[in-house]
Amino acid sequence: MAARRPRERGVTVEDVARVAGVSRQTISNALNAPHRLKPETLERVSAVIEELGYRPDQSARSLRSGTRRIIAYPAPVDDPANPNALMGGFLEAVVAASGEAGYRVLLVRPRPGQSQEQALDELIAARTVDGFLLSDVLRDDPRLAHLTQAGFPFAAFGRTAPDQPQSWVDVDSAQAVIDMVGLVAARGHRRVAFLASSSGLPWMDDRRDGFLAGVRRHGLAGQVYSVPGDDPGEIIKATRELLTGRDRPTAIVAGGDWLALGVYTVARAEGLEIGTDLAVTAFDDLPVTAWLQPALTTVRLPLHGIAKALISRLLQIIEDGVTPRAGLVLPGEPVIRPSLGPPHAL
Amino acid sequence: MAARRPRERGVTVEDVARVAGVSRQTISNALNAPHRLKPETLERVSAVIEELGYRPDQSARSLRSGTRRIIAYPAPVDDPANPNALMGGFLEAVVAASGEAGYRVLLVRPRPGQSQEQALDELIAARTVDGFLLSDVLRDDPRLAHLTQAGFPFAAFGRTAPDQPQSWVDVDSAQAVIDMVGLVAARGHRRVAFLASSSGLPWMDDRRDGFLAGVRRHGLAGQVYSVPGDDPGEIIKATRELLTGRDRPTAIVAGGDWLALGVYTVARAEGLEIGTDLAVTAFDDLPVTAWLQPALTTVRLPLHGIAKALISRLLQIIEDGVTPRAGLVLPGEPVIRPSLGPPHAL
DNA sequence: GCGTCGGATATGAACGTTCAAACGATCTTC
DNA sequence: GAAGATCGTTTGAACGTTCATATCCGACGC
Repeated sequence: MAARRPRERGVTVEDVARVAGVSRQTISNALNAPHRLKPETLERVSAVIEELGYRPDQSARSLRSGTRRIIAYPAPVDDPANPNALMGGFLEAVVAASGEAGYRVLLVRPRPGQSQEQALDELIAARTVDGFLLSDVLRDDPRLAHLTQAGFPFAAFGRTAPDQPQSWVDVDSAQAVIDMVGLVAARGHRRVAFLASSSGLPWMDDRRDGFLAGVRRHGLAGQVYSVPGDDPGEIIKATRELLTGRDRPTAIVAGGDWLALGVYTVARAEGLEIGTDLAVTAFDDLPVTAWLQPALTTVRLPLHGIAKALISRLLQIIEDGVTPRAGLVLPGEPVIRPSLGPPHAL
Repeated sequence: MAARRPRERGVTVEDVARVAGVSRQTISNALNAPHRLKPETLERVSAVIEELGYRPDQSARSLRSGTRRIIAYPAPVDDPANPNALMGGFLEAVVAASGEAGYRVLLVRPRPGQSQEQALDELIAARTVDGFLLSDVLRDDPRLAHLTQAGFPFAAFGRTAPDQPQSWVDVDSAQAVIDMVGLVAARGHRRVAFLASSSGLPWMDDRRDGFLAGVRRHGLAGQVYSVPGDDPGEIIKATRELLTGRDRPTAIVAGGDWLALGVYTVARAEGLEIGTDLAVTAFDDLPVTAWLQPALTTVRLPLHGIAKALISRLLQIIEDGVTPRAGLVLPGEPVIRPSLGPPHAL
């Protein structure tokens, strides 16, 4: 292959032991089981560790102990229409949560020509990671089936099937949208539309179901509009149809902030004033919506709570072998802003 | 600590050797130096490897060979005003480029209370990664100084100091902005303003310098407006001052798409039509600008090219010990859209 | 005073791989 | 036909840690 630079050798457990006048194992214990050491020994050893800047070699540790302290996160493709992952700050939250637990995040993606399952298998077989954190899980997600069959630890943002480990965390999207519909209803709106992106995505289905439950509960006239594609052009086209047809809705509950951007664009073009002529709510609270005028009423995802819960569950599987008996559902946080219009507007 | 599940033992080199009827080392060579094997042996061994699904244990390999096949990427905080990193798809490109080279990306961030340098040291001392990929490098970035002193491999998106390894890649922001000014000048604009975010960020300085060079070259009246903060409120406030003062510019060259969003917002409120009353150009080509009406003229960063070049340089340092003699400057790609206005508008 | 216990530390082995060197067989060379 | 040179393969050792077990030492019970 290639010429390799001479390997600079670091401080080893042997070096520390020699300086501290104790054995290897005592150094190891000082780091992994400090309670076993006499307090004075611990103090002395810690001082030497600090002084020499000793850090156990991660590879050697992993080889012997079988634990990698690394979690793999299969990065979803950064699709704006699917802001759960990178864009929404979820990755941020995951890195923070796992870092606090002493784990690091390995970002993985199938190589060209490789299936998702093959990519997982490679990491499992090479014993590169201790577990997986999945997001954007689909109904019958092949990754879940694969990991379940392999008996490999994972935690999922999004529900798993009943016969799979219930190591998942999800947002109560349906309830959050019901709340949105409630807010719209309280302001006197009767004709309400739900704007959904191309379906099949479980979270979008949940939001739509919440909408349907909401209109039923409040006795509203609710219709669901699905946009065939995900790009701005299609969203705008579908939204224009919705807003220029007869029996135009007075309120739009969008399945995502991204869709609400389309509503703003069309409303502006059609001379409809949001918050007055048209109430708009959305979902996700993406940073970009800070630019919208009037500000957008939406649902904020508790990303840090989700990430913490996921890491906590994953580490319980990895470290204690305990698989959660049930999934965890966290509430979304309604963020009420002027796009909803004033109370009793109509 | 905690009860640990019995470690399931994987397929080892020993197992493959036994089945294939050769020695350990031959298996190792089949994977790492296939040219050393007789073709028929290679074929037989490969078949057995495939059959047993053997993958070398990453930890054992790392321990012995000293190579981790992992690159650390210190994740910048996901600040919308700084869209170089997560939001702009750079991370995507990095994962793809390193994956193709057989490396994985470890996302790291200092733990609470830990300095950036300490976080780097920890990874170096624990021999967790082979090198670092840095983005959002500042002038006199302490991370660069630290890694240089430690003699540890890195590559940087953004220029390094002259006394540091020239293992950097950067975009020719200045030239790209000069081009933008040229486009504006060609359309007859004379009073042009540059909108910058809170300064001190090298790439923003480069863009501003490009603007100044551009107005000088074309003999325009150019002024630079710096926004004190990074959040939408401040950007809008500064932009409003700019657009309502006397001698209002007829063209705005924004230092970033994020700033251009402010221009659109203010222009709309002030009744100025973009592309007619006001020409607007920007920088970054963020996905969100797809929503702007009229579409935004901007500069696209060649993120995949940047990532590929960075990985290539980093691996040359890691694998061959060769440090690049000079940095690499890639051009930005002007993307001309209607916000610029028609040719010879004035 | 002797055996027993328990806490603290030490020792040998093992994790699974690749390195460095050795080995045997075949091919050159004169 | 002997002395290398080359090729393909094998062997012993080493990477740096933690596991499992052994050892040491003082305290305690009877």
